[in-house]
Amino acid sequence: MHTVIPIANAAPANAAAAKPGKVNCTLCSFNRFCLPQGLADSDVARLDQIIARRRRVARDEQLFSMGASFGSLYAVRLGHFKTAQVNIHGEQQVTGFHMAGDLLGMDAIGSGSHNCSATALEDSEVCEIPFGRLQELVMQTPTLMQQFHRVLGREIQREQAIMLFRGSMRADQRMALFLLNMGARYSARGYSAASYQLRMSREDIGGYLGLTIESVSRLLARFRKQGWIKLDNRDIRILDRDSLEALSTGREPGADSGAESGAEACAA
Amino acid sequence: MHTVIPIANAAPANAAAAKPGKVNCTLCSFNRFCLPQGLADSDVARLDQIIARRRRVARDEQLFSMGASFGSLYAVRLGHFKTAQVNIHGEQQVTGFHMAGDLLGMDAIGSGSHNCSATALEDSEVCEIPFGRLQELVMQTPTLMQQFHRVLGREIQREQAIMLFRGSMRADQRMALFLLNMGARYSARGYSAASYQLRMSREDIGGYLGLTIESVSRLLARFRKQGWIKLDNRDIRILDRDSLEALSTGREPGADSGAESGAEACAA
DNA sequence: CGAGCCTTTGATATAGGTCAAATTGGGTGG
DNA sequence: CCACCCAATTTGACCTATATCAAAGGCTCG
Repeated sequence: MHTVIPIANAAPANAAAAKPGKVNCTLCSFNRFCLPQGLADSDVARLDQIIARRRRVARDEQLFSMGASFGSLYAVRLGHFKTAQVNIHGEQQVTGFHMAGDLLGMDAIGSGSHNCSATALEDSEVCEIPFGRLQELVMQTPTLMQQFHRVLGREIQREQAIMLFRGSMRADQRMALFLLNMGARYSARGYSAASYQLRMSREDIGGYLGLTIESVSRLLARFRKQGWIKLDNRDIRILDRDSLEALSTGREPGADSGAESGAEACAA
Repeated sequence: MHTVIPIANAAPANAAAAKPGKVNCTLCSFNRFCLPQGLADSDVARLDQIIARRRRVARDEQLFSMGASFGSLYAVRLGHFKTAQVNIHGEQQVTGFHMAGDLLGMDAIGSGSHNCSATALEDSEVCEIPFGRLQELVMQTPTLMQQFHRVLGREIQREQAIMLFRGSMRADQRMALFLLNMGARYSARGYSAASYQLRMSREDIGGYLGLTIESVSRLLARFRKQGWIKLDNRDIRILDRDSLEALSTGREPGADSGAESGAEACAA
């Protein structure tokens, strides 16, 4: 299950500089979103040593599948992934979209086999972190242990936040929050919060927000007509952040001062 | 935030033998559902030493509240808890029901403050495990580290399972699964899987299943009329486990052999 | 024994799903 | 480079599972 997936021919444009092989967290521009966050240089170097290799995953290829046995965690180095569970109807229920610096595979720590699949949304690259070796290193490195526990804890919180917003917000509010949060995540990584590309299909968005593809399409159309977003296929530009935020936090988009609690639930 | 909540007068009947004070995991009859699972006796003894104390929590009292700062994990020793987040409408969204052996507070590891509240459903008792000391011990005890990571991983899986069944099952299926899973959990602890008491209100059940209180009531009434359960206030007896299971797994309760996938999603 | 809350039951409303069909876009082979 | 094909998306009409609103019992506890 953990063999390198051969990539047919050309490497993706943005992977040009990456030769599969040893990685180097110290030099990785996303290390502050990843396991090395907050670690001393010497500890990062030790982390480097246990990381098996980089591994390319072509678009639509699975990094791991539901039920696959667990051996490693994966840090997204480049590209985008979705994680999904299939429900009793055979549809994909998307549990998250993941970008550079995000850690994948934590769902399998509890049982030793993956609870969801991870699929590349574009040609991507991950760092493979053998879990056994990570545990050994964690034993020897207090700051790494703390950081690892923090990452696991954040995953728990992320899922609680998804439950909360799926369970209690209207479809349009969920969509608004989704668009804003994707922007926020890009912003944290140095890209524009207002203008980005949706890497996933409408179906994936629906699977994430708990909506049908038709509803997703209608909502985006409505936001566009209202002048809140500009949408060109999968390129999106947020034109009226305030209205989206007003909608997602409960006060109606007409927007005077609202009474509702200003919960800033996380999404995506 | 971590002071002992004084209990007005009588201890709950089932807590009769428990003097608040030092605990002893070795003797605790629920240790195999809890952190000590799989640990050598000597390691359990060390775990005993870091556990601060037992702490009583009266019915309706909060063990911790949303936003409270994080210092300890808590193992339920006795009684029942619910954990809940409040949504943008001010309603409680229940994220779980917890019984003896379950660990509470893991949602706070990521951020240092609690993401949900934990409320006792009856007079209860927990063991307080200071997180800092636990981390120290984890560093010195490989088996404890593995077990702790397993517990965190299971929490992640538990939440994914909740997402899955909330997002893709009909109301009646969710209810059926809920009743069966509560039974399974009691069964694992040596009690009857078919006959138990619902410790939570209809409102809490609704908050957990993503339903209104009226829907909960109607569904239970329907199950009763169909002869699948016997319901006397909060005492429930499962009379027709097969029909409930058939419903929850997708084949209609009429029940010949079904075509659907037999996903055995976890709940509660 | 009374008040208030929890629960049940009925009637009605609606958000979003389902089904169906048109349109668009992107890739691909000639 | 262009025509064509297939998949993704959009749009419309209608429907249904649950929510909402309303009111009437029952427990429980003071």
